[in-house]
Amino acid sequence: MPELPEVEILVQHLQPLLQTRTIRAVRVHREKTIRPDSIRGLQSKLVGASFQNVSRRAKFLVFSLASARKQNPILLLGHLGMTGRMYLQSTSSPLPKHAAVSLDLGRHVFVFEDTRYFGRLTTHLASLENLGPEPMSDAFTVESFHADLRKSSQAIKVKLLDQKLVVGIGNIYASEALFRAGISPRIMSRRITRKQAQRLHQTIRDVLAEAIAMGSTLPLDFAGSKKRDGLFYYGSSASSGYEERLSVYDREAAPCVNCGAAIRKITQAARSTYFCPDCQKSRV
DNA sequence: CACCATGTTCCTTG
DNA sequence: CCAAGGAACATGGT
Repeated sequence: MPELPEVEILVQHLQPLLQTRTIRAVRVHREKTIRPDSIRGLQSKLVGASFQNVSRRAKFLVFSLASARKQNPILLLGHLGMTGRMYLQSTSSPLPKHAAVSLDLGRHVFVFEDTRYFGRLTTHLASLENLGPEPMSDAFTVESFHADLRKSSQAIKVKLLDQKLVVGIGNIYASEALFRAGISPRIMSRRITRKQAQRLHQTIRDVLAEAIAMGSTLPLDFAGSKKRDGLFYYGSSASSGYEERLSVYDREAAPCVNCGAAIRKITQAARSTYFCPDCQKSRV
């Protein structure tokens, strides 16, 4: 369920649930998930430690824990990969089929479930190095954004997925931000004009902020075994209201919400891109 | 059976 | 050292 908005919502939900809770036992069901930590190494660090804070950096969850024996807080890094979910459930409930790691908190168990096992939960923090600015931060300026875009020969859609440029954008919101900015996903990054950079800078922020705002209103059930948590941009059928939030992603051949033209789907860097051929011609 | 899927990391090439 | 492209990772849905 990743991309910045989903991770942000998850962090906001987990923070009050985990704060002050003490880890009684660590169960690693899939060793790859904690790499390069070892099972015993992770257990020795976490057992007896208490959650102090949950925050987010890019698409990573950052858990800060206090240990009885250690002075400095322990940092635990989580990433959902493509299919990761994190939630609390009753200790008496059976773990899901693809539970990767579970933390015994007493009455509840913190579960990291991950069908495809692309996610991570580790004390190894190297992944936080070399990340670009947070999109909502002051460090993400139009000037630096434009300057970085001018250094690249990649298509702008592909470049937006580069977490060194700016963090948090994934395959869905890359298409959405470009659509709102009226920029063709195929334009070479270095040919983005100052005006386009300014517009794209704004639509990136808008698209992400709106998704967070909408996710905050959803009745997510992280304590239960719902299917409804997580992917709030994939509205299947039931609770309407958020299917329409996406303008182009996964809407191939559907009419453009602006002009009615058929939305097109193309492949860039082996990933799908959706855009309106009429609204995103990319002249200034 | 074939192809597709919200992401990152590793390897190769230039 | 860096930029860019592609494969790998692993499972399930259509």
